[in-house]
Amino acid sequence: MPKLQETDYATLAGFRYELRKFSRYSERAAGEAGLTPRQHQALLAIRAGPGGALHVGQLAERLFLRPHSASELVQRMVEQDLVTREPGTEDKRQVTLTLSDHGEKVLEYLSQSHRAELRRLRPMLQELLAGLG
Amino acid sequence: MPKLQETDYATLAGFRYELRKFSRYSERAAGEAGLTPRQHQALLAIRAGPGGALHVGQLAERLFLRPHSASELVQRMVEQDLVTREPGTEDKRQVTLTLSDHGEKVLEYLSQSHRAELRRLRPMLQELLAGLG
DNA sequence: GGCAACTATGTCGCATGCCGACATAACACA
DNA sequence: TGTGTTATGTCGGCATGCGACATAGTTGCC
Repeated sequence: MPKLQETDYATLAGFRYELRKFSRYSERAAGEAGLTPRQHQALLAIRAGPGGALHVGQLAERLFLRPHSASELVQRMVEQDLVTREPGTEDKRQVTLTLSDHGEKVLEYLSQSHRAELRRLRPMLQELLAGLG
Repeated sequence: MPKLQETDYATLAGFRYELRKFSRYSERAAGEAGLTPRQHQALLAIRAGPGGALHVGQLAERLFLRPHSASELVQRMVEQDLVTREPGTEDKRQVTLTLSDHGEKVLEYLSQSHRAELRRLRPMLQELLAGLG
């Protein structure tokens, strides 16, 4: 691998900083909407799944969690009326997850604000990505 | 705010997925190098600071941590010979952090691999950023 | 100079969320 | 039908950041 210059450290550090800034924004926004960061990401992943649904295992894959951790996450979300759990019809082991009306509304709001925030961060992120050589 | 289309959810979900993929790569790489993810990010932030140094409070700012949490993080890093703590000369309350030789070597290796990984992810990230409208 | 308010860092106990190990139900296939 | 595998769920443990508090050093104002 080619050696690193000072600017490389600056670029990498800057990129991580922007990512943390985004995470921080996202966590605050989720919190104000009554969600944990993971719950928000789970809602988004499920909503973006085929037909707006995902199995527990698929959610785990998308979030890079162990299936049983996703199961715990889902449990907390069901208790807060964010998603509904429906036993699979073909394979009865699988559980299909869908957003509740409440989850749908919260996600819509959060998605709008996140899109706006990402547009704000975009120029800096693009510049840093370009600076990777 | 303008309404969201299906593609907006897909773009947002895709972007978060790529970020998680990067985080996952980074956490694994840090772990293999004997660091926690936070320790890696701290090394990078300190190294990219003016003169390759940062105060505890400055580190906290860069990592979006409370000062006392940064202090704990630094404590663990000192115990692992990743950074050195030097009492400030002007303001004796401040503690200046610098990478140890070991920390410097580990960070150099991690930075090279991270730059390569980010270059791999870059096309997808750029596409998703552009897709935000 | 000396005291009060403030700043920078550090200590301690707690909450959160993930994981490993284990459990259970359903499926596959011989 | 028996055995191995898959999908999900339960439980205890662990790491890390935070709030509350503590301490040393600094600043300003009289």
